[in-house]
Amino acid sequence: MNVRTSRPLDPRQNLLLGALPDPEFARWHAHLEPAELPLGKVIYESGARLSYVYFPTTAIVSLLYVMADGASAEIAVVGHEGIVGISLFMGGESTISRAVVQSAGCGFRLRANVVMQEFNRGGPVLHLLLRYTQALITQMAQTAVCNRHHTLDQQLCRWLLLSLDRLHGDTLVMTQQLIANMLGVRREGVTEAAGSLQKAGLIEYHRGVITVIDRDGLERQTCECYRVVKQEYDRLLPSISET
Amino acid sequence: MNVRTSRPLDPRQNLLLGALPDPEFARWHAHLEPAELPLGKVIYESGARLSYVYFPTTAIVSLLYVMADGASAEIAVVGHEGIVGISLFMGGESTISRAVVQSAGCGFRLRANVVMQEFNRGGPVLHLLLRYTQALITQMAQTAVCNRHHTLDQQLCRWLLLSLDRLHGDTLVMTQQLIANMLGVRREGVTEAAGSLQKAGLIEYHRGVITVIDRDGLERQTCECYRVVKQEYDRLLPSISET
DNA sequence: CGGTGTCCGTACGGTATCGCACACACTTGC
DNA sequence: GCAAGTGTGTGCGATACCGTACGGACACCG
Repeated sequence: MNVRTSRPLDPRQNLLLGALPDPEFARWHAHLEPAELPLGKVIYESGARLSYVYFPTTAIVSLLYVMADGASAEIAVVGHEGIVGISLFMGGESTISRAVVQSAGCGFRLRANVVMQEFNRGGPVLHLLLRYTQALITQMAQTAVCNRHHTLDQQLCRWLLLSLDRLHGDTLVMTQQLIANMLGVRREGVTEAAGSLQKAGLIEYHRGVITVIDRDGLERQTCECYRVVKQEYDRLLPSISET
Repeated sequence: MNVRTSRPLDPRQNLLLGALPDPEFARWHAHLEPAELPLGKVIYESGARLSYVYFPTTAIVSLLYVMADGASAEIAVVGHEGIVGISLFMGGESTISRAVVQSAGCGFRLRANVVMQEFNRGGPVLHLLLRYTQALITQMAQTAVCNRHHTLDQQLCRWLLLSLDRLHGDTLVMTQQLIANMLGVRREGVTEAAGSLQKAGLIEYHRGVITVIDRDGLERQTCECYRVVKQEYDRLLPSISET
């Protein structure tokens, strides 16, 4: 049975929660509320004050900046390896970006005051969250670089791989229009790039369902950005890197 | 007399240091070492472990990502409002980016262990540094957006304004080649963009010296990215925003 | 005063992406 | 079985930027 369709009974499916020492996890356990995260749900809006942080387990969440004219660009992506709402403990309480569910699934949420209480103890939770934040910063920086220097084909590979790493299985439910919104490009551009990947035998897709056939091939095709980000996540958060 | 040529006698020219409460500043005061920051100096290399953090006073430092093929892109810029070396207290101890002096000047540095000792007290220093880090994150995110959606002319305006805010005065010593490296574009592209700004009477230009004539005009010409970043710095760090 | 190096301007073909338009295919619901 | 809606493929001119090449202006130095 596919993990993605199972109930999120275990908060420790989220690797950050899974990496917590037992005493810290025990203090949070009772406060963790399961949260359904359907496609397109806006977890927080640009500038909104946070009352919860979210720990995705089977969902993927995009941090998206939406411009005045409606155009958008993905800043970073968060899955079961992370937490949505870092601005809470960073002290700003809001961000300029919007958090949107990019792939439906589940997660857990935790009230802001519970998070802050633990964060302010200054123990392992603080250090884990800050290290995660640095990994997220790396992803953002690399997004900026990739936007500047790489072709759409390469960026699509990077995006597919980043998403894939945050899912279980090799299937993505995602229309080309949505991908275009994330990458900040035209839908037709995605059609073309995805077509060439399909022709190369790397992926298959059909009406909003993308199946990765040759993951190694994708990794060969992508730019260095993916590798850099992945290595940095593994380095900063060894406790959550998968075997 | 131009402030940029004066000696950095006062660490509190750096606005983060200036925003510290007196007791915290007093604990650091004896450890602050003046540092000369000549153009092009590499403050830290990609992946290098940090032994100092830097507080620029009159210098500007670029966080630059350099790709395998030598191409580069600026991730963010740090001046007298900030600190270079956030990865120290974020826990990673190194970043994928390189820190390079973009505009010569001075600053102060502080040994890593002194910083961490204060950071781990969990008081105002921790909160100030984390809020600054969130502001820096905003700048990175907006860089990604700007790289994706805006023209070179707009990006040059944004870049000039961000640099200007981090300097005293209205003159930048900076060749077009260097600007091109920062923006990750061709030198000729900068020539053209700068030429049109000059023709519009916004700046004047001569062999590596840029003088801003009409700052308001620049602000009108730039994309929303500059405003967003500036507002977020002001919001997150009201203690350092200038009158 | 002439040589040399740095910095800037211009020009030209090539290309990736855009903006727009439209046709087609599959799915869903009545 | 038909209509409506959604998702995908294709084509075409426009454009922003790239890669490359070259020439001119200025500054410094012997």
